[in-house]
Amino acid sequence: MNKEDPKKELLLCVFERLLKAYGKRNWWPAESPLEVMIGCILTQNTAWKNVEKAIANMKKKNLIDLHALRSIDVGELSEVIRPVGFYTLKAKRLKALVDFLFDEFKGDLELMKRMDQHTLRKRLLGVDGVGPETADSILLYALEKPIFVVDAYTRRFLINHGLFDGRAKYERIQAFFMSNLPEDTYIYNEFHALIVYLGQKHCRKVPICKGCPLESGKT
DNA sequence: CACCAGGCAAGTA
DNA sequence: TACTTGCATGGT
Repeated sequence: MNKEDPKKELLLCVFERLLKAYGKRNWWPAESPLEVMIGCILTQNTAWKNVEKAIANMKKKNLIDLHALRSIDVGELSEVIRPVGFYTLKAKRLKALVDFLFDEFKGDLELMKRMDQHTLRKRLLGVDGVGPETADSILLYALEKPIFVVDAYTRRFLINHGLFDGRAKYERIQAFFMSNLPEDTYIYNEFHALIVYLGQKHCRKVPICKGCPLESGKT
C-alpha cells in the first residue's frame, strides 16, 4: 500500500530474510501467560539461563500461580529465585506485579487482556519494577498485543547497522519498527525473537544480511 | 582474573 | 534532561 516509502519494504525484507534463514522462534519460551510475565521480571539484566533455573525452582514449588505468589512470603520467594541475581529486588517486583494483577483485574488475566493496549501500558508502567521493556514484553508475549519490544539486542542490531546511536530513546526505536511495519502481533513477536536469536548466534557483531537494501537506508 | 547478561529506580548535576 | 550507581548470581 505504501510503495512510496522504501523503509516499509526494507524492514519487511529484513524480517522475511531472517524468518527464512532461521525459521519461527516460537517465543516467548514459557508454558503460560503468567510464566511469561514472571520471566519478564526475572530476566531483567540477567542471562536467560539463570532465569530457567529460577523458573524451574518455582515450578517445583507450584509457584507459577497467582494465588500461591500472593500468599508466599517475599523473603521465601527471593530464595527460590536466587539464581537470577538481584533476587531480593526481583522478589519484591514479582510481588508488586501480582498485587497489581489482583487489584486491577482480580487476578484474571483474561479480563486484563480485554483492556485497551495503551491504557494497559500506562498502568503497567506504574508498577514498581516495570519499565518500558518489561511492560511491552508483557503486552506482546503474554497478552498478544501488537507492540514492538526494544531490548539490548534490538539496540545492538540497529547500532550495528548504523541506524541509531547508543543514546537513542526507547520510544524512538520502538516507533521506527512500528511505523515501518504492519500493526501485527505475529510480526512483532517473530521479528523481535529473530533479532535476539541472531544476536546470540553471532555474538552481537556480525551484520545480518550483506546486500540487503537495509544496508543503504539510513534514518 | 575481568567482564557480561533479553532493566529499573533512585540519586545527582 | 542526562548521567551515574546499586542490585548479585552464574557463565565464559
